[in-house]
Amino acid sequence: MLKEEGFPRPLVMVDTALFTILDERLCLILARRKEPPFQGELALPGGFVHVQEDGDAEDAARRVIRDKIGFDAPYLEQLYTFSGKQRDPRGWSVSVAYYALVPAALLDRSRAAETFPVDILSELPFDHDQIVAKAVERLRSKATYSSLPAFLLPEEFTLNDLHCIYQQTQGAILDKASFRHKIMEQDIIEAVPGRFRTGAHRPAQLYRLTSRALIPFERRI
Amino acid sequence: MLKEEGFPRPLVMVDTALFTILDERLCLILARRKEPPFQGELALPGGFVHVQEDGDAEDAARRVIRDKIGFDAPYLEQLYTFSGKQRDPRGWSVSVAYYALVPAALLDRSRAAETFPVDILSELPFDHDQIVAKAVERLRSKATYSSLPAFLLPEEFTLNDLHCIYQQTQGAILDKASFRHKIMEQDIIEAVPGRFRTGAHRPAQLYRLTSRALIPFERRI
DNA sequence: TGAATAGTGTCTTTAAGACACTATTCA
DNA sequence: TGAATAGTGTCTTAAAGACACTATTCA
Repeated sequence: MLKEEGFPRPLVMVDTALFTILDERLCLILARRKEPPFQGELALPGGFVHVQEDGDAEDAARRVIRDKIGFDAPYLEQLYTFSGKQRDPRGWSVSVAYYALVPAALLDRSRAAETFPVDILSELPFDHDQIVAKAVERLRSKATYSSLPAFLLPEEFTLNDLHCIYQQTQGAILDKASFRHKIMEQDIIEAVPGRFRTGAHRPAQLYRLTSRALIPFERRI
Repeated sequence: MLKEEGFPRPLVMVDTALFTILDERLCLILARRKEPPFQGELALPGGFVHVQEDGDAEDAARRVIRDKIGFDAPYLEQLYTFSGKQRDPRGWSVSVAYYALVPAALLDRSRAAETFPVDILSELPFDHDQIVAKAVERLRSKATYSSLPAFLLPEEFTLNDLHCIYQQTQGAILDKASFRHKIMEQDIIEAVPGRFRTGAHRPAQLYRLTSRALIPFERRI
């Protein structure tokens, strides 16, 4: 037996920050904990890595997300790894944190009770406040130079929808005309021919993403 | 006993990408492995987390770096976490990877044999090629909008030194005048009064960082 | 017609990049 | 003086931001 394998091993888990937009506000989907510690309290969805079942930590995150919302998130990315003696009362632990973007349209209404605006989140157990802070920071940062926020929208959306979601994720007002110019230059979306959203006003052209992958921009939006 | 704690636990380790500049080239410091697997081969310095000794994974990385170069790196940051069944023959493992910047002036000459330009790195064991690729990408990216490359320089340096190191880390030619204008606007460095580097030409003003922390810029360098 | 949202043209300000210039030392 | 590196001024181009304008629908 190798010497190193004799070392005591930390606990290894994943935690996920699931973003969605509800009523034009950036929200996180939380889960009520079924087991101790912190049984019954709201926390980020998470769980231990299952070495038999999961090929890697991202697989574990996908499994946790499927269990929580019933389908895969259109965008998933590793956020940061939190570790140490103190963060979990069960012992020295490593949590590989992920964040994901989930279009609200895909969530059935029963989930509404489990979403909370990020700006009014109460104190979460473990170091989940820290994870949330880092996830929001990453989302806001990537929103300024990539197509990331578009993954919060359903397949077809208007330029106004996109404008709103960029403002939500960046937490800033963006000039409508400049936003449209810049988005159209990036070639991340294309008009869906003949599809419009109608209302008591001029119909709005519907668009869709040109790629399922995240596209980074040369310049800021 | 809690149900979850009965799960088999993965191996937990840290690996470090230690950047330095040698002969105006971006290099990595590698270590020859003392134990199997891959005993005797060159790899990124790394090791298992010691739950008794290390407060968290970053502590473990610092310990590994001190063992390797004899002092703490002026800049250390978590890079990404690599995990899975396949990456290590000893079993399902999690490696929290870090990257650090080390001024060549601090390394004694005996280390020179262990540094390799990043662009000619041969195939490394485990998934270390992947770690290196990600570390280089992160370094290049942060070099375009932060004071990061300055951590590769000794305490006092000329504007030309800084210009060179930004070009090395970004892998691009930057206009000298524009670079100087932009750097001076960022307030990341200050002239050291009365200190100049002399040679067979006009003496160059020596500068130092105004802060030991990384400073992100509003715009690109 | 007016309210409501969709969508465009263009001007001003600011930053980025290129490039030519001056400065100071030593041999 | 000329080679070598240090350091600056300024012009051109391109991007960012502001804002006013036109367009199309329904009530």
